[in-house]
Amino acid sequence: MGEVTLKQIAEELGISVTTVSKALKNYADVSPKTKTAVINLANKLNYQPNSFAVNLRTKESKTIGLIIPEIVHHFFSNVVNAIIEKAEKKGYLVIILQSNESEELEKKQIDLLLSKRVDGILMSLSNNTKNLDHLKKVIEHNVPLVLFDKISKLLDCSKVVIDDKSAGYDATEHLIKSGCKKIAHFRGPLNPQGSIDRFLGYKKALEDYNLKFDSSIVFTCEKVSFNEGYKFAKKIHTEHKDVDGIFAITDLVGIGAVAYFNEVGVKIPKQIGIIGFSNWFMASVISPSLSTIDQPGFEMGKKSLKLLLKEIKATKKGNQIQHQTVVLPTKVIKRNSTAF
Amino acid sequence: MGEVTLKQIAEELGISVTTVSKALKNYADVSPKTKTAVINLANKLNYQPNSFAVNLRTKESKTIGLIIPEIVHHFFSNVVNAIIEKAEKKGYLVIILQSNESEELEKKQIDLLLSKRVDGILMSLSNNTKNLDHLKKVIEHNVPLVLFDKISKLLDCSKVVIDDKSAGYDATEHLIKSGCKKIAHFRGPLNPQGSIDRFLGYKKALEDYNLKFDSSIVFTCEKVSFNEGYKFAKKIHTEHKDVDGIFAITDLVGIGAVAYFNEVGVKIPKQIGIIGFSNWFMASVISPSLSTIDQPGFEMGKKSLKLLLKEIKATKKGNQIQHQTVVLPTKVIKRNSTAF
DNA sequence: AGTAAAATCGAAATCGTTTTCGGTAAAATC
DNA sequence: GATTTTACCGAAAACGATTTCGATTTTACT
Repeated sequence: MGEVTLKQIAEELGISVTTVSKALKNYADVSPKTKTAVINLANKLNYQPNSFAVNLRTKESKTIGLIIPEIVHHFFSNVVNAIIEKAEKKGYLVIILQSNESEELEKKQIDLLLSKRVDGILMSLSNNTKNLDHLKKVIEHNVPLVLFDKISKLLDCSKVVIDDKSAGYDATEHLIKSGCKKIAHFRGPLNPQGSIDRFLGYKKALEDYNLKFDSSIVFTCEKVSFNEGYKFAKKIHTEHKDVDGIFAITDLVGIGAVAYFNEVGVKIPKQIGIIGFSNWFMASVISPSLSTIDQPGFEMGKKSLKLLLKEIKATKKGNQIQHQTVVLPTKVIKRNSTAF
Repeated sequence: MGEVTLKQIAEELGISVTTVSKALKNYADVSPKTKTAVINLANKLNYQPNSFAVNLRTKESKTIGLIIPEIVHHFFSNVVNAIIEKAEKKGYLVIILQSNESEELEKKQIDLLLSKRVDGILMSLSNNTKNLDHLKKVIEHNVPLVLFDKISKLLDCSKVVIDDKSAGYDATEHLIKSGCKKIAHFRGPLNPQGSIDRFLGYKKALEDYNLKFDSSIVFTCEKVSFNEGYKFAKKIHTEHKDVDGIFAITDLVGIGAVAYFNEVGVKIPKQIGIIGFSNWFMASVISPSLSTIDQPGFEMGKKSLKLLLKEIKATKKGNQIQHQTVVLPTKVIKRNSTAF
C-alpha cells in the first residue's frame, strides 16, 4: 500500500538507486537494456516521484502563489481563470489566497507563501495597503513577484496594468459624444491608483471638451457596491436634476444607478446616460444593457503569468532580471445605456 | 542571502542541530536557558523552517487540492471563497484546478494533485464525467476525498449536496401557488444527477397539484447559458402560447428568458412567471428581479472543507473513516418575476 | 598483447528537518 | 559515599530523490 520508491525498483531489479534514477531521467550512462527494464517496471508499479523529496533536492516547488482582494468578483475570477489554466499547461500549480482588502491579511499571506517556498508570487494589491514592507521582503528574498491591476509604482518589480487614466478619459468622452452636457462621476476609494487615474481621465476629458468640472457631482464609493450606485443616483436625481450623464467606477455601481432610475421612471439613456467599467457579463444582460469599458481580465492573467514564469526561469539561472511594465488596451463597449 | 537553517543556528550557538530543533518545538529535554537562546537567535535571523524538508519528514504538505468545473461562476466562486478562507485559518493552503467540464482534464488533474501529494481533495464533478476510475484511484491511495454539489452516488466517500429534487419541487410549487397553470421546464444536461433530480422534483410537483406533465415543454440546455434561456423562451412564445410559467435550471437561463420576454413586451409576471435556480447576485438586480432557489455556495464550501479536514486527521491517525453525506437546505427566494 | 577510449554502474554526499536512543553530568536518595 | 534518579544534550538514522565522481568493465585501436 505504501508508495513506490526508487529503492523498491532498484531492489527488485538488483541494481542501485542511482541507476534507476538516471534511467528514468534518460541519462547517457545507462545502457539501453537496463533503461527499458527500469522504465517498464516503473510503469508497471505506477511509480510517481515523491515531490517532497524532489522539492528538497531541486529547491523548487513548481508552485506559484496568487493573492487577490476577492475571488467572488467577475474581473478577478477571470484573471484567476487564465492564470490557473496557463500555469497548469506550463507545469505549475497555483495556490490562491484572498486578502479581503486587508493589509494585515496580505502580510500574513505573503509570509505563508514565502514559508511554503513558492517559486513566484502574482498579486493584486488590496485597496487598503499602504505599507509595502512585506512586498519588499519578497523582492529581497529573491522570489519573483509580478503585480497586476492594483499595483504600486513604488515597487521595483514587473507589472501588468491597464491605462486607467486613458480608459477614464474614453468613458467620459463617450458620454460627451453621446450628448451629455453635465457628467457626474461615482468614483472609487481615494487610495488605489486605478481609482485616482480614472478620476483624472474623467477630469481631463471634461477639460478637453470645455465642460466645467464640478466637485459636488463627484461621489466617492467606499465599497464599490450596487447600493452605493443606487444611493448616489438618488442623490443626483433629487439634488442635481441637471446632470445628464454618469461615469461609474465599476459596472456594479453603474447597475445600481440603472436600477434606481428604472425604479423612479427616469429614462435611460434619454434623460441620463450611464457608463460603467469592467464589462462584467451582468452589464450585458440588464435592461437597458450597460455601456462600459472592457477590462481584459483573462489577458491580464495570461500576461502576468507569462512574465512571472520568465522571471522564475531567469532567477533560477542566476541571470539578472529585467522588470517590465505592460499596459493592456481597453475599449469602449457601446450599449443601450448611452445614446450614441 | 541563502536561507537560514537549523544548522546555522546550531553552529552560531555551538550546539547541535538536534537541540535547536527541539528547542524550537518546545521539547521537555532542553534547558530553559538554551531554549530562549535558540528562540532569540531564530527570531533575530528570521528563521523559517524549510517546508520541503518538513514535508518530506512528516509526509504531509498541509495543502489540499480543489477541482471545480469552472471558476468564473457565481456559485463556484462562492464555494472557493469559503474553502480558501477556512482552509487558511486551519493552516492549509489550497491548490485550485478547473476541469472545464472535461473528463480527460479531470483525470490529469487528479494525477497531478496525487503526484503533488496533497493531503486531501475537494471536488465537484464535471458534467461529462462518466468513468470514475480516477476517483477510485484517489480513494485507493488513501487520500481523503470529499465531493460537493456535482457528485456521484457510486463513489464511496463523503459528500455535501443540496436536495435537488425537493428544491426543484419547491420551485415548481412556488410557480403553481402564484397561479401558473402550465409550467415549462428548461432543464440542464441529461447526465448530471442534480439536473435529473431537479427535473424529477418538477415532475412530482406537477403530479401533486394535478397538472399534466407535458414533455414537449421540457427543453434541455446543453451549456446552461443565457442564450439557451433566450432561445427556449422564444420557442415557448411562438409555439406554446398557453405556457404561463417557467422553471429554469439556473438563474443564467432564467435571465435569458427574462431578457427575451422583456424584448417582445410579454409582461412578467403577469403573463408568465419565471423562477431560476442558485440565487446569483445578478438575479437580484435585473428587472424584474428574478425569483429563485437559494443554493448555499458558501455553506457548502465551508462544510465540505470541514469534512475533509476531519478525514485528513482521521487518516493520519490511522483511524477508520466514517463517510457521511450532508444535505444542505435550500429556500425559495420570492422576487418580482413571480406573482405570489 | 597492450594500451587507450568508451560504456556502464554505484557509493556516497546532499537537501534540511525530525525523532529515537544512548550517553553524560548534575541532583537527589539512601 | 554509593547509588539512583533527573536533566540535558547529541550522534545518527531516517524521509526519497539527485548528482558528482570514481571504479569497473567492455570495446577499439595500435
